[in-house]
Amino acid sequence: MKKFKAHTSTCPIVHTMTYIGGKWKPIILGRLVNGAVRFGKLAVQIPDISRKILAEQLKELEEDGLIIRHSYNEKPPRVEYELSGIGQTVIPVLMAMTELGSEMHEAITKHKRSVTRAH
Amino acid sequence: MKKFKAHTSTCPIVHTMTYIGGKWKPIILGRLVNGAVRFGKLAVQIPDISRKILAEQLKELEEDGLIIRHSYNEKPPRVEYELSGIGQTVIPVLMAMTELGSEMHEAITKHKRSVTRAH
DNA sequence: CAGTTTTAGTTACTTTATGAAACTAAAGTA
DNA sequence: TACTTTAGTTTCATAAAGTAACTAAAACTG
Repeated sequence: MKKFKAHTSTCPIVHTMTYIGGKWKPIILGRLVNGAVRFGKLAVQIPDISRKILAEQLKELEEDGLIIRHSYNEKPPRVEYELSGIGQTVIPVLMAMTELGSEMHEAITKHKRSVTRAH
Repeated sequence: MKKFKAHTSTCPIVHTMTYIGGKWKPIILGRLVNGAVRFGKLAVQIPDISRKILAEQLKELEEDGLIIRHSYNEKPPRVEYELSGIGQTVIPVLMAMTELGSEMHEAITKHKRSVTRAH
């Protein structure tokens, strides 16, 4: 996703999308709501994300200050990610998305069936 | 954005992202909260979106049943888009994003300045 | 009447993002 | 010695988003 020009915009939703608009970011953040999680565990818990994209998105989230990366100097490596203070301000959005998800998925599935039938 | 495999997922946030995860979709929906808006007005109000992408995203939103397209048979054409019932269920997410936006933008700007100074 | 304006798109082409698969380092274990 | 474990990285392929120019058809302008 090409970066928005957040500084030139006055629309708050554009700002939000600038920071959590990546395809996987809300899903990653959602996994961190209950505490720190290791890289490998995120890769397993999030269906269909590739390790490359996971690593990229985590790096962006860290650079924006939404998450904190804890690297323990061990071999094999152990790295944990957790929400920062800024990251926690996103929780209301994540909750709203969580509440919406199943409900909307059902409604849209039904809608599409009816449209198909009406052909 | 490659489509999620919504049907194979049980994570509600994945479902939400399936339908409103497109880069511009929350921004478009946010413009429709206060009533129907014409295509051209959306193009003007949303900074930096191209007409091609706008048209594409509107078509997807319509196919998913989030918005309704009203085409008046006039020349030059007049087309309005408005939120459907399903689309209105997204409003809480849009509100949360709106509340978060400016606040988070400020916090992240400050965060990035402090990181830069600490080099 | 020829030429301009208006609107909601579309078309062809370029640039970014995202994805899949294989690969790496370094210590612990069999 | 060979195998396992972990957090990535690298290379190459595909999909999404962006740019600019173009279209149709009626109404308006001179």
